[in-house]
Amino acid sequence: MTDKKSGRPGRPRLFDLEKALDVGQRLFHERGYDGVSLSDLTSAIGIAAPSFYAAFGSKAQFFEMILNRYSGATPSIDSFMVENDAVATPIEKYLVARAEAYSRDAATKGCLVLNATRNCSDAGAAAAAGQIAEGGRLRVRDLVARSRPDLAEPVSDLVASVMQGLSAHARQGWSTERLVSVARSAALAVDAMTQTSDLAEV
Amino acid sequence: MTDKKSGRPGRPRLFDLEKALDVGQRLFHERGYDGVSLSDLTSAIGIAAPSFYAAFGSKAQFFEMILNRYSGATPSIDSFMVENDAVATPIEKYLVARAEAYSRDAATKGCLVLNATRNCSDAGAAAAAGQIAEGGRLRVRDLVARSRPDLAEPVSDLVASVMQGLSAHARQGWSTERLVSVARSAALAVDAMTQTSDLAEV
DNA sequence: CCGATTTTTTATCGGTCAATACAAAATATC
DNA sequence: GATATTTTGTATTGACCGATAAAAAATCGG
Repeated sequence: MTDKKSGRPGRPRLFDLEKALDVGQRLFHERGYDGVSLSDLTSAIGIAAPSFYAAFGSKAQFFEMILNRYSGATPSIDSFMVENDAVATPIEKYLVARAEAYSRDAATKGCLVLNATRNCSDAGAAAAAGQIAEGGRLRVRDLVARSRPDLAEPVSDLVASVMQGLSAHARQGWSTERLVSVARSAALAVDAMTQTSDLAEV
Repeated sequence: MTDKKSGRPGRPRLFDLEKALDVGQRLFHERGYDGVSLSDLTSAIGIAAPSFYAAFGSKAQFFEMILNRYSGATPSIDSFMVENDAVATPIEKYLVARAEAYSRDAATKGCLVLNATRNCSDAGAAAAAGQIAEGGRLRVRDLVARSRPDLAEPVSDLVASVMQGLSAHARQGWSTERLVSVARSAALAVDAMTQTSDLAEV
């Protein structure tokens, strides 16, 4: 019937792995890790539990795959950096872009990864989310370090903190305009920080 | 045996309501609403389930009592306001105080209320936490409105967002120094915002 | 003492959770 | 066609969840 010419023996899979991940991502983004049960997943994907476990191992592993997919599809701060721009410029663009993304779709509010850092009962998956979030912060830190190494840590810590606030309040239903305003205000702080002189510079 | 001279008929309660709330608050702050089961609560308090339900109604009601206790014991921004201070001054004091409180005890990291806004599977309790958090924001908003009504909303939104970040990262184990640094950076943003002129002022 | 009232103790309740046992079905290679 | 391999469908599994039924125990006002 289904001739996928997989080359492997055995009964062929009747469902699409990527579509299953899409469905799962939407559900998890909407309701969080613990808000989605296995029967929610299997019925939304249109498969039975054993098919799910054969394909993905466990609910937590499935979620981690989705976290990685999501973070891979999310632009890092580097994509907002233009040569010779002041530090605050790419940061403002980055934060504004996140604010817009977090509130674009009412069904998927906030950041899947940042939500998972506060939401997820599975210790392994929560740790994975934390690692991904920390990776994002490190990119901000390294970008800032290029021009102002003295500000790398404090600026990236502020940016990471504001992003948690954006994600939290996106979930509370704040409008894009409100979130963007917060993003721009935070960029003002970065700008003010860069007004201070780097004593190690001279 | 136990002569509490309550004046009421019936067998007297063998446990202390306030101590039970203290125990529950500690557990909930440590592990979150869903991380604490009823058997966790009853065994920690030292009572059986029916005694718990007779005294508190339900797990969610018990949690809401604790949320109200916690928020009642938390100083609002008004307690940091000194006559004729610039807007950014009480905000910086407030944020720094929160940063310190969130990281003071390793067993109770972050803000119980803000954590609950992102953590709590019970819709009613989560809504209560959201209301309390919004109440805190409104106090910031009203304080700012006294001198700069044009900045009341954007500043209070920024403060609320940074507090979510402080609470989130306190739970991630960030040091007091790091959190205080974020608090001070955010205050820089407020200071920068007040540098802009209020067009309605003149 | 008597009943009325309240809390205690013990033993569960039905529901939901993530995960699995088992055998039938569908493909590959030989 | 025979055998090996993989996925499928059906039916559960044991653990844990929040909440409760029922009766004994402890206090009250009379």
